[in-house]
Amino acid sequence: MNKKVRIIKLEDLAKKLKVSKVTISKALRNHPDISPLTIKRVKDLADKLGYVPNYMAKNLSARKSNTIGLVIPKIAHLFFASVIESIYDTAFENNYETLLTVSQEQEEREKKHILSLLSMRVDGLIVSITQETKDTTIFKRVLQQNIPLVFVDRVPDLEGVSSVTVDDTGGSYSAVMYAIKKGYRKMAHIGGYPHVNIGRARRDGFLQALNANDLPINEDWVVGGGFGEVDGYNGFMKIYDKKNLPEYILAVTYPVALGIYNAANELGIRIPEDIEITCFGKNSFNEFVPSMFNFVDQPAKELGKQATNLIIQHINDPKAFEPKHIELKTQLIISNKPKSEPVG
Amino acid sequence: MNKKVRIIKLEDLAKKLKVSKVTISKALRNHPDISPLTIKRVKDLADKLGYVPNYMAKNLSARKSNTIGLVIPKIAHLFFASVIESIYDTAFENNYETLLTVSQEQEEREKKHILSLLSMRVDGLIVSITQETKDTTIFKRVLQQNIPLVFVDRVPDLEGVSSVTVDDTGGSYSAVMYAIKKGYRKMAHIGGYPHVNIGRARRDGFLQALNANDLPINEDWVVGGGFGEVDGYNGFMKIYDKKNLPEYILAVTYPVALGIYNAANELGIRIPEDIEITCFGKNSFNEFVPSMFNFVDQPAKELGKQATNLIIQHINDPKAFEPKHIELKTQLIISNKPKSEPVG
DNA sequence: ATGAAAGCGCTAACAC
DNA sequence: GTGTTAGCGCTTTCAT
Repeated sequence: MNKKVRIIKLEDLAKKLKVSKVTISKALRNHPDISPLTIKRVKDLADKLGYVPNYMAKNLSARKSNTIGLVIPKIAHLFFASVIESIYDTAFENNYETLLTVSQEQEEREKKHILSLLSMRVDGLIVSITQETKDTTIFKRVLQQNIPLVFVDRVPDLEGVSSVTVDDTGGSYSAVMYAIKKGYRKMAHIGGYPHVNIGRARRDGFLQALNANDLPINEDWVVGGGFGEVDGYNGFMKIYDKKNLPEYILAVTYPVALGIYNAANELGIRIPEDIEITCFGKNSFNEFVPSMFNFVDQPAKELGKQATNLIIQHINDPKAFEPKHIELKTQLIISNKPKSEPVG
Repeated sequence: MNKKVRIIKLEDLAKKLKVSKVTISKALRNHPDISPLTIKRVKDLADKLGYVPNYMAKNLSARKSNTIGLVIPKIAHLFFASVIESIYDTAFENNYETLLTVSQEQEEREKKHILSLLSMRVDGLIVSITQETKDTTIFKRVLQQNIPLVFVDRVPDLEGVSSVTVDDTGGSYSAVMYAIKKGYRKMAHIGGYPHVNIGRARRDGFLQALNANDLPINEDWVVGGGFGEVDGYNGFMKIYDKKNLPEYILAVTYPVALGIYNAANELGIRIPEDIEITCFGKNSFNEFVPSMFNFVDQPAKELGKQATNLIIQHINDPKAFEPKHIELKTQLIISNKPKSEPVG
């Protein structure tokens, strides 16, 4: 039917031009060994035949892939989507390919992806751990293999690795201080496990702010859990069951805040009139778009950029490896809140 | 300092066990040639030493990568993020790796990424074109190389390729019909170029609905453009300059709607009181969360899933290749709108 | 049941 | 300036 289309390789070009593979290979890379005329002839032919080099072969030979591996818990999530986009852009600018994998908040899947990326011989690994991740042996193994490793935003309990995070404790602290100044007294915190840095740190900031104001800590109002919508929903229901509602909730992530909103909505509790919510994350787009929550804004783009720069630094300079911690500031964003009209 | 850590390969295992590489290779793949005892011994050692196969070598040898390449215009964008997540999940379930690239709405970058993916020898390619893409030669080249190709959501003008899209025309039509029934008469459409299917089709549906109701078409109110926030902003400003405002705007995407919102906000025009906006896309999370816009909801997860299934089908069955077009229905979602309180 | 040899497509080292 | 040789790590015949 249609003419048999083989994929062109170096050898094909070599035969047509009656030179050796090596000449072709060098010519395509503008190697100074080769005369400009030959280079031009080779490139023209390559173009004409639609030659595309085989990365598998190239990388196998080079024993390096020029590639950064990424393991992220979620994509459909504005914060992570922005981090990822920024990593892609920064990597692209530096001529690195990015291999993204998505763990869907599952430790098992995270492990699998890391092994995959290792077997693809990525030059470095950027990871944001799942909400479940407790076991760090897989990361130790990465380090043992001398693959540079940088954690972004979510970091496990592990010595000797680099990380780029935000000032979670400070962010929580400022948000709660602001709320207290506004007159709130009955403060709650929902979401986060102690084995993931952001859960621990955000709760710490929350508690510190209460302490600094001599406010009592109501254990019923400090609810741990995951980082997803369902965790916010369940967390709020748990508080609701105690028949004693707070006036203010600090949610550990945006999805958690949404879950809280949904639960409140079902119960006929108005947000923000009855309970004000602040969460970590990114407002959908800008502060003029009405949002029900205030935000501890995380500089997602900057996180991605710094993480990428750091990993590239480590890749280029494996001898001088020295774990580095970069901590970025957050910013409290007071939203232009809509009046809520609960759906009934 | 720390002990020199070489990456373990087949040969290392072979030496330790005093068998050949081949035995190891087969054992790791549970090849029936190998005795259960040997298999167990090999696997135990591999585990102990942390052996990770080299995909480069494996794939080079297999002349296939078990990988699906993805070229998407944007990530930090709920619709695309959802499509991507769904593609990842579906591919994962089918034991395919996904290689994501992001064109950032730039035709040049799209071309580069496609070449990259070709050189990585992906088994198939899923593409959603940029707003700029006019030249289709690169796609023809992909087809010539017999690499299965499926477009998702955004499709170029090109014969003989598979696609998974939504019923854009119908979606526009229903949205506008609904608005007309509600009493709106002065209708505008912002965004979209005619060379990308979704721009063309959405505008067509808009125009058809006006025609069906014998409403005049005001050329000033049909503004073309890209799919980004800036395009919505500029589009609205263009309309504003004519000193004749519509009552209703159909925005070609969610970012365009946001741009319109921002422009209106700057001008002191209230959304949705003065102008109602409907856009294509995904509401941030669910219909109970207040949103300023109504949505022609695109089934992002389903799009991703179908596209992935289709490409896998094509990969498994290259002989029987026959372009296939899948069109999914949209759904008009009326949001629980907040009262606007322009910031100013 | 196990292994030796050849080859996947490319590049680096070293001739000529 | 160009070519020869060897090898990257794995898999696939084909012997044994």
